[in-house]
Amino acid sequence: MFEDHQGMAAAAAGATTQMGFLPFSIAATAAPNLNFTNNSNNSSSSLGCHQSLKNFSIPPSLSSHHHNNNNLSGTLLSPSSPHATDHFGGPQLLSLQRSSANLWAYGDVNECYNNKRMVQDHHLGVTAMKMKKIKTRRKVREPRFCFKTMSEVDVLDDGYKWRKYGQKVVKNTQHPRSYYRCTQDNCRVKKRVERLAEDPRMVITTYEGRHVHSPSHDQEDSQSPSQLNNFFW
DNA sequence: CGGATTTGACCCGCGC
DNA sequence: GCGCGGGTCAAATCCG
Repeated sequence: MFEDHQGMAAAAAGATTQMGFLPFSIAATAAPNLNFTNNSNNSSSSLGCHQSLKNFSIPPSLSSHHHNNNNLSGTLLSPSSPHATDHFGGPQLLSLQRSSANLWAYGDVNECYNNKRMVQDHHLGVTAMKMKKIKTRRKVREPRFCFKTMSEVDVLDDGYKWRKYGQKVVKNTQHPRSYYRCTQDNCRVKKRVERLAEDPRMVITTYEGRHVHSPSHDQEDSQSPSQLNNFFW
């Protein structure tokens, strides 16, 4: 199902294999009456899909009993430079292109993780340290996708189940940033949620990674495929 | 009681 | 090399 979304998004955008993806179910992510508009003159560098993205609506599909539906609006931001949104020089329109900035030359994530754990388990023992040095660390940062919404609640219901694993006060901001991880086994998708310093009504949500499962709809089982299709312009 | 959240400590990349 | 700051861990705590 999710792979279909990627394919549909790719098709809609006319993108190439360099294409990024939407790391969550669009239908499950959209809030009712949530309109994404391009309020930036920023000439994001990538695909010809921008025209399509400039002004679209997302079908009613989220359970959003928390939300003030009338006040929901959002802007898609660049997945490759979420920090551009952090500092608010003007949000970038969503780019579906996987940026080179998303690739870290440090090796496999699992290797890094295992090495780290090994080091800790051995109390920085010699073996672990050696292994850490020996292995070429190539880490690939998962593609990111972030967007801004006006919402009273920090965590938008996107159809997936998340567990909070950290919170951090980011420098020069008065609102803490929260870190969430998908609760599904073997799914390493993460998201960060923070409020805009300049406008606390706005929530910046950054997704990182790719779900390996479908959303767990507790209340939205009645979602129809037609709603899905509506999203893709 | 088990799962979720909180929060201080720790890790690590990056800039100087 | 060092310090800063973002990201993560994990023990403690909360809560249903």
